[in-house]
Amino acid sequence: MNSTERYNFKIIEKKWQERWQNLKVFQAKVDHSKEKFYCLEMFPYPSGKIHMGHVRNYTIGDVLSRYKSLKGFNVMHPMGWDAFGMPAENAARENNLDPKDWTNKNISTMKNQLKRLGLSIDWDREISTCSEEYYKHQQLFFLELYEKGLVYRKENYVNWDPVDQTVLANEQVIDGKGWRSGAIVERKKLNQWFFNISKFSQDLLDGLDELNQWPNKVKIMQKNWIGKSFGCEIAFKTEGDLPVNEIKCFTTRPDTLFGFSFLALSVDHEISKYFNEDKRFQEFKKECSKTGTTEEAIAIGEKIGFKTNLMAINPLNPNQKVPVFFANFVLMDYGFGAVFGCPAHDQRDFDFARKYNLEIKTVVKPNGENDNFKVKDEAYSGPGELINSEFLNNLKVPDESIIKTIEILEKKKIGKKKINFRLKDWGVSRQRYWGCPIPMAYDNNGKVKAIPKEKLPIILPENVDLNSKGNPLDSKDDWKNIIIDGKKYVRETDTLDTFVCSSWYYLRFCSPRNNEYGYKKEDIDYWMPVDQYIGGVEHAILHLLYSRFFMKALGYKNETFKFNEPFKGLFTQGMVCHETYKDQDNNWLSPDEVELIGGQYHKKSEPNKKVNVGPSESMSKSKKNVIDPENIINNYGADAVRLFILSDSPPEKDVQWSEQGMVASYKFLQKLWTLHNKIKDKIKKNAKSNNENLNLEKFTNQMINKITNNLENFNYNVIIANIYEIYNFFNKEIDKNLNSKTIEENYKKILLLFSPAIPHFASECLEDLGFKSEILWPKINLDLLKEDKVDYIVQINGKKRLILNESRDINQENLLEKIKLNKLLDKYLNNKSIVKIIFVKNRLINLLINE
RNA sequence: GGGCGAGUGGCGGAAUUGGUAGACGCGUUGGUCUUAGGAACCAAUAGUGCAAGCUGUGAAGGUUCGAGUCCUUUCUCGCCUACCA
Repeated sequence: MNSTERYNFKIIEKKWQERWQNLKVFQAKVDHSKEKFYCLEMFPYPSGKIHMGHVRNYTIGDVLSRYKSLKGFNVMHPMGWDAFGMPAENAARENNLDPKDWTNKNISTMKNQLKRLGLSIDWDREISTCSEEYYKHQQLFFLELYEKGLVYRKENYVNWDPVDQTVLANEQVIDGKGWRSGAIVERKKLNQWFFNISKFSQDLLDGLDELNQWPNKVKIMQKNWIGKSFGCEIAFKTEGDLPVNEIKCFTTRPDTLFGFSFLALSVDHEISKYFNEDKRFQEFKKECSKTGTTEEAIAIGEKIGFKTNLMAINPLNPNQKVPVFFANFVLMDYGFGAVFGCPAHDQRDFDFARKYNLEIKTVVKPNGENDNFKVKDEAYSGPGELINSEFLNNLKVPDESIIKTIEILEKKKIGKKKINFRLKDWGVSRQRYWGCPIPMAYDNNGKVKAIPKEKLPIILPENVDLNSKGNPLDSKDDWKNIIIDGKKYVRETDTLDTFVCSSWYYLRFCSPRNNEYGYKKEDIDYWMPVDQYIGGVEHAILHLLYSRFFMKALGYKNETFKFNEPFKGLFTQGMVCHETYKDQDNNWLSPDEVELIGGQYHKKSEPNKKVNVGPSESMSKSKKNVIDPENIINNYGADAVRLFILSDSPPEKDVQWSEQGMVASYKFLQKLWTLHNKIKDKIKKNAKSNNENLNLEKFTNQMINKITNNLENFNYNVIIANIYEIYNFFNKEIDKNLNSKTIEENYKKILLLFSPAIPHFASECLEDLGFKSEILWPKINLDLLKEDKVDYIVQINGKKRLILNESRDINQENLLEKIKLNKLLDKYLNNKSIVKIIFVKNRLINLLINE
């Protein structure tokens, strides 16, 4: 390219993208002579076009992959498609298309868009979860887990839309109504398939400790989700008009048993069956399901109860009998669906007791209170000592009191020590068409039959009627009815939750074309685990926990599978945000519909109409505050977009999209190109000079050090600042009388430092200077890193008064001599005595003097 | 209610983990060049003061020769979570 021309990203980016593709530069192969690095970003859902979130996610991963390659690692950086899911079904229904066609079209569009970002992806490993080549292995995994006893079927409540005849996910229920039909959602019991993830609760919890390259935040979220609690199960004897003589409860506070004043049951507790005919109870139950839909209602939710005629007996004090209620705040799926109420030391129980005038007996006093302490306006759940508890009195709350009480209960055979987990089994059945078919069938008695492995894959039928009520597979009789070994069966028509697909895709990338099985042992033994996984924090719990479960499930009863955790390192990037705009009629406006005139936004189409600017929020179609990456790439090029998306904020935090910032990045590349040509001319001159070269070498070396450190620590925004610093320095320094050879050597290193962030630009410059192969990350010269002169901060009584540039490693005495020679300090030091000197080598000296 | 995190110029953000606060960019101001510029280049830019200086990292204390960084209290904001017994 002619050096007077502007930097033409259109030509140059295309050229390099084609070259990378043709030479298969990013193709990953098992090579035991090299250390591997598996870099993975969360694969996208093919929704139509890529968005800025993708741009950010994949740019971050690409910077890392390219850096690791230059560092000499054997990098695998694959990409695929999380291609099953409801949007395809909905879009297909609306546009009268086939979900498969819709999905594949989107994949092809998005793949081209990703390629235009210049990502270093091994496209030969591309996978799509909706292809039979992928999901057939998933069906086999399902059968394997079934054989291992990790899959089972049970009845479970679901959100049922009576109009659409379909099951709704929680987020599809809005104010108790179906998002599409608007019908009031019912709770319905359905038979569904479950993965026994709770079997691994303790393992999943323990595994978190090993994950020292995961954000703490995510580990805490998972820990809370798994929700281990230590306590005791107690069987309460009951008396009353029902054929019930015992109710089990789980409690973490058995020590407060003497404060017992009621027993509360979930409305779904098995005892509720005795109230099926009781109208008042049925009404109460309805009332309970009304509250508790919205989050706020739960937060301030009133406690309501339904009193039974049962009385529960305090096992430590058989004379005490308390009423048994059904209560809206008791959850059926935690513990036993029953709690013992101790109002004095639990706020919920306190509220409930107040409402129903139940006894509030204080059994814990805070430290420093006397035995007459009484709980008044709120429950006391802090530490202290037991009181009013007979033989438990004076035990220290919480540790001693809980352990001792459990011992006593166990001795009396009233209770048992118990560890309880909040984590529930994973319901994987979805009454949907566009998903992986579950390889199960039922005979005409409804008995389960696993499809024989040799009959796999079960291919999702095409040409289904998506407008039928309920699951379209249900009405596909020719697919549904099958014969195995001469016997008639009906297929399972539910499909798998799409989270199943994404729970093992990282394994598939290791052996994407292996036909026999989901992975090949040699491949995963080399590539796994994923060294760096990058994606949004919104998957902190479900996707990441399910993936971790999958590894444990595959390794269960399988000694050849040696992995415990899928992702060694995790990085969660922030979102891309943009200001929001609304017109006077409160309609959202997109950024292209508005323009800024004299500090005020106006509507482009109607310039006399003012626009209200809202806060910057995560880009979303509904608020119209989206910027289409494709337009941006067309206008400014991939490198400029990469530069901008990395520059403005640390990658783990949200970033504000800014048109000005984007333009600045574009202009910067133009300036950098001008500088490149200037440098190239200087190199060509072949000048020999020994005068001022050292500065350049030192600076380059410092930058290698800085950028390397910043790359290692994900400080990608600082790397961009470093690139600007390099520009500023070289742009000045290049005018000096420098040796051409020195310029060439150092500039080459600089270009390598540029290449993870702006690969097309750096490649072009390197080639322009005739550098071809041997591209490896530049080494740091530690000797050059040491300056022979150092700025010493001179403090008087802790205040900075002077900076002295003196030789490195100078000792305290010599530095003090120099200080005394400096007239600027006379006014501080004359006629004063130095009481103490703090000397930090090569940093500072602090003189403490008498004032 | 519980958990986690963050508060630094007009803005986004740096600060080798206790040692020159404000790197780098945006914006702003002034200048150069140009028919013109919303282009390019140069310079300035925390506040205050003519200046030496003084004051400054949400607020108040503390530890230290020295604190944006550590400790205590407190305020504000963001995110996650939700009646988990």
